[in-house]
Amino acid sequence: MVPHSEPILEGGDFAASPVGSVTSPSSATQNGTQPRDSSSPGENGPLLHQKRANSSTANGSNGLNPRSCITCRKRKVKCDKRHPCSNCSKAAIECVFPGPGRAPRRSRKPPDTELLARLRRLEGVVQSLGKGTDDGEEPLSPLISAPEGDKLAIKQEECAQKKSSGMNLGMIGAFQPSKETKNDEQTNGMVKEFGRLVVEEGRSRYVSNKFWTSLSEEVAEMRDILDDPTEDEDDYPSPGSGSSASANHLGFLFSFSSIALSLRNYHPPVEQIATYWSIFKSNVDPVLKLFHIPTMEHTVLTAAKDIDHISKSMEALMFSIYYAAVTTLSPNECITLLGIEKQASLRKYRFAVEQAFARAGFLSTQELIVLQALLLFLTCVRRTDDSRYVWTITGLLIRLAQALGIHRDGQRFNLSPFETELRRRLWWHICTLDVRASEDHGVEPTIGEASFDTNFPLNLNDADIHPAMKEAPKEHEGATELTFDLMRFSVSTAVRRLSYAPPGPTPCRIKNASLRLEDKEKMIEELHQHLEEKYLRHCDTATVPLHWVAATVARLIIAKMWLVVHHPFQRSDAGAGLPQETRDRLFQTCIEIIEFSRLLETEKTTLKWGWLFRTYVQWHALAFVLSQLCTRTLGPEVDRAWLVIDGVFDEWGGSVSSNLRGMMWKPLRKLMVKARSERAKAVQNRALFPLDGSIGPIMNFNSQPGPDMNGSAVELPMFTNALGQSYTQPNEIGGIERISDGFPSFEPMVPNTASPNGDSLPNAFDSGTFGHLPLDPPMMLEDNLNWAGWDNVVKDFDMSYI
DNA sequence: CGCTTCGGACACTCAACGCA
DNA sequence: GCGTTGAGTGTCCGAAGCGT
Repeated sequence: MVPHSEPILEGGDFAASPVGSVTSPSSATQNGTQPRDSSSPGENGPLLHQKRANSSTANGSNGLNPRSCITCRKRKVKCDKRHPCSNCSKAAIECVFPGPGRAPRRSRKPPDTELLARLRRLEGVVQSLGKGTDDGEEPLSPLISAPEGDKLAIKQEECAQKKSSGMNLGMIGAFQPSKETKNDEQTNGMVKEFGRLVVEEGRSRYVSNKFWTSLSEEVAEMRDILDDPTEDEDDYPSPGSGSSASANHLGFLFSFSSIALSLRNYHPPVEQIATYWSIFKSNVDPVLKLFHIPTMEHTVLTAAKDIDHISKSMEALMFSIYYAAVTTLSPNECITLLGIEKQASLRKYRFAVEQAFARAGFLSTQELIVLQALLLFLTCVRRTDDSRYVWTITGLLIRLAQALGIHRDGQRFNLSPFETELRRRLWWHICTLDVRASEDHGVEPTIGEASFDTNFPLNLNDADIHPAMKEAPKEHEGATELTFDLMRFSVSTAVRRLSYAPPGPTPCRIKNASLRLEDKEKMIEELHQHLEEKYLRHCDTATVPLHWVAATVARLIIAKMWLVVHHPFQRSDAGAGLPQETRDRLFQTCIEIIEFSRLLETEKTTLKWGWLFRTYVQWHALAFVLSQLCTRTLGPEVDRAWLVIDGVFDEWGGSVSSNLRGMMWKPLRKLMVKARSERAKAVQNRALFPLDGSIGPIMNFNSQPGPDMNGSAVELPMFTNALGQSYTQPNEIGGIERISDGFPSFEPMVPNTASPNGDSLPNAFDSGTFGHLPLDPPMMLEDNLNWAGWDNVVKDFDMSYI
């Protein structure tokens, strides 16, 4: 008799071994382990092989699940199969069991037959093409128009002639793909290449290579001649139909394979779907304008009515929307609005959305909707997953987008204005995600400036466009629903240019050597002017929360870009030669960056969009402030710095885990310990030797000095920072003077103007301008005493992360 | 010392194949 | 149709690493 710790299983593939194969004691493993999941015949009796259908009831009569839960499976630990299982209970996480049945097997049959047949067919086409290439330059066939009523159309790019005839979409601003770039493209081959876009309802496929372009054309012609409808099927194998061999390989990307299983049980109750959608509209759409809400609303609500029969692509989109909605809510809101526990729901929907992508055949998808869903999912998952996951899958998303020709402007292919706009929105959100995800991992963005020509979306409201429109609408002058996104797109373009590093073994410290400091400063100034002129001067920051967010984000970004350009990490001397004045400015700018970053996350009226901003840890600013706090130990600016650092450090630190961001966090933690220790020493000294010359009281202090233990011996007037927190009056005890003409500063920083918890929004943008952005003073070599420890930080902090 | 991760051994399943 | 084979899939032991 085998010692038997396994529960008796009923049904399912692991329910019971065929009687003949019940493992005998002698078949125990070499290392003495027991055979697993083999039921004891003595206890099981004649439990025979049962079909999968029997196992569809997840629970057997003993209330146990036939399979291990997802968490145990992932952790490769024994699952007691109770609901919830002991491991999940102990970890206080939701216990989710996979659907019944095993994942479908991959075919053992080599897919040669189909491939060979296709090859043979194409060989004939190649031969016929060869006749036309004798002179080395095969003539390109004219635009192939689909016959009336034909669902398939092949659209050749409009030629350069049309492009140069003033057919500009009117949104070319300073941070659009520049004219210079476009000219380069015209001479470097983008226009010469004559890409071809094959479009069908909701699907598209892009071919740029001349050979394949011609080939697809020939094949299309042959199809017309042969009138062979089956060819359409070949071009568009039904996703998830199982006919495509690659579909069977998708499971490895997103967890284990459940491609063939239903995700029906993972949807929220049908009556709740409208609530999820309304949360999405309120919390996601304003800051991530990806969809055309009027049409998408109809699509989503229609799908909700018949959730059992939606397409696999739509399924992926629905789960992305659920996931996004839950991401934006606080744990309490999740319970009040949706009656669910946030973390558990995030895990559940993430599992479902990944499975849905696999089921939708996303690796070979030609549907825009799947890419939109993936973009939405990746943007939201950044909030909780800081591993390489987002960066890696973003690379995949870029490829998928290129395959659909999203990187080419729809107008060149005579797509409808509506479709063109949606494709532009998607592409620029992909670009932004690319920049963000790359920054997270200290690498250059994947998308190169010259690799696309998709224009910015027009500055419009959703109401201005509809699917049936024939003419492109006129862009608005003032703020629209797109304004916030357009600003982000401008910024991502600028960041891409700033972070461009020439290929080759260039040392990290001079990674941006291709651009001079003055060029970078000019670029930032141009961006600043562009944002101000084009968008911000139209914003009503006092009463429209989204406008306030836009203005605050703009200032934050400009300030951060200044910081990045001037950051000591960017200098070959690691900052040793920075003049004191520059350091002071940097210090102040950094504090304000952190303050406003925090404000964006916590301000009451804009809290619902905080999910987007919470993914942005201000590494540069934090590192610099902490390094400065190792040498600046007293004074009101130091108090102010500690106030904000104490506020964010644990929270930001808590959101990073042991992976990559965790690695970046390590040196910051070390720096924090050192800064605290220096601060404690200084406070102790001041307590012993106060400024009035008396012998001070021996103060008790803990090892974590902060604003509550500044040990000030002088009564100081209190000021309020951007977060509405109080700190002592600058200048009173030799603090740093406010720099009005220095780095971009958040004005006004005067007592009690900012009231983040009050009715009006904090006055982050009253001046309506970022102020004068001066060039850095000439660099001078100064004493580097203040930089004690900085070298260590530089060593600790992998330079590539900056 | 408890917890997590994960390589890898093992059990089980079933498509493919040979054979009668 | 049936038996055999071997590769795919699922489970989970136990070593190693990590944090407290």
